[in-house]
Amino acid sequence: MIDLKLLQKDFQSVSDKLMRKGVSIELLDTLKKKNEELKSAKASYETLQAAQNAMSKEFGVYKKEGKDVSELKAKVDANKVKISEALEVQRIRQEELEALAMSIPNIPDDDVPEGKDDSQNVEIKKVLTPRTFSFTPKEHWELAEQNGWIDFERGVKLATSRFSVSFGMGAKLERALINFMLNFNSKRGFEEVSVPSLVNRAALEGTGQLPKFEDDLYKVQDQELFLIPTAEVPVTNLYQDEILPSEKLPIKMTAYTSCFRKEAGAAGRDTRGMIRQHQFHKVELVSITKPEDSDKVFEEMVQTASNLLSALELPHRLMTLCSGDLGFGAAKTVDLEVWLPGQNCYREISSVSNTREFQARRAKIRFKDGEKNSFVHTLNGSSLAVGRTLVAIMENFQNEDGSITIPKALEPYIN
RNA sequence: GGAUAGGUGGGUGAGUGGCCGAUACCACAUCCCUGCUAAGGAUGCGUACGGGUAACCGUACCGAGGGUUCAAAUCCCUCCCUAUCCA
Repeated sequence: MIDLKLLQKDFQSVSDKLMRKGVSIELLDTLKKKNEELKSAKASYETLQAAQNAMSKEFGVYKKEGKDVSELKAKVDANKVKISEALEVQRIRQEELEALAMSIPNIPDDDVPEGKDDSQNVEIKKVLTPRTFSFTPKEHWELAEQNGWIDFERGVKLATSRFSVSFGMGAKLERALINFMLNFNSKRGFEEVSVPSLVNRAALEGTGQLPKFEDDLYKVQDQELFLIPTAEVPVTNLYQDEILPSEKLPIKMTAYTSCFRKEAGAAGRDTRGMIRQHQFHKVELVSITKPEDSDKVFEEMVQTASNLLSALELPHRLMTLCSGDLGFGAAKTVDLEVWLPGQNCYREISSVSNTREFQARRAKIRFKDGEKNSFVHTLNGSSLAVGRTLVAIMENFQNEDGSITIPKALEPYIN
């Protein structure tokens, strides 16, 4: 959530920064005006209410002393009418302001490169060199079918398109990857947590998926509950509405969950294979830090995800997202893209974001900052998307006959 | 699904209409006394927003939302959650 005080105080610089993310200055101007209107509406309501409270107190005294209250009552009644009018004005303004403020994305960091879309993301570095093949590498769906690892048709039979079923070594590898990743992360100080896959509206508002992106979420029928699109939602919201002791920070967590996305608007993209599924496994990293530590922890998280790929011998590159490609809640994002020889390109496998105060403000996650309470910084990143890791293993470790070598790091997890 | 009891500040837990943003205890912080495998005392200690250089003042919050009333933690309604019992 945008810091309205900051907007009020520093309109020029806030609007300059948000324009980089495609937010119009008119919208911000409206927001500023509405905020001012709400403030004055609140002030007039509170003045009336203060008078009311004072008169009520007097009323009690009158009664005790047996005085006549009819004159006072008339005054109080008249004031009451004004109060209810003032309250109504305030309520409407509050609602309008909130709806608007909740739809404004996070302010990008100053060092986020300028750009319109993913074509303008900036490469930080490449890690590991892709191997050279003496044959034409196949794409993963071909390998998956040939080895009997993944059955796309039976996934459709059970649910609908963009669902799949893993069999045998495919299923085993998925499980091995999840365990490997969780162990890898917890050795690096991320505490393992296991969380619900269904969450309520407040949680999704806290991390920024709602109210703007309801179309991409699966909602259950009879209850206000949604399937999580990422573990970021339940894990970050663990501390929703809490004031954390500062010595508890940073909190670093890792969680495995299934993730569910409608992929509205992705029609026709990645229709083959398991790059873009409605349900997929993911191991996530979430950190809650003091503001001054978030850059350091961010680097740690990027490094952890990168090291994980290296441990699996998967060539990849690190990309800083440009302003136009940055997600709604992120101030800064580094994507990790893994090399897919079958597709002959790098594909996203992890995305690490620092949301700074954005989610903390929405989810009301604070810490004792000396005497004051301040908002924490929240960060999240995948380490890694399990399905895509499996895809990368298939394509990078394939042999000419279509068989697949198991990466050494996973061997202890297979048997 | 039904019945009953509950949901109060970091924790335990008082509080059935005004003097209650809330007794007490614990925890915590500072100080005093004492002196060492201790104990005792004093003071302070919720959150958000607004106003003020500040001391401080105002408003709101006792699970959530409505209602009654001049006045609600307290009465009424709806919902959510927890515990126990029953199906």
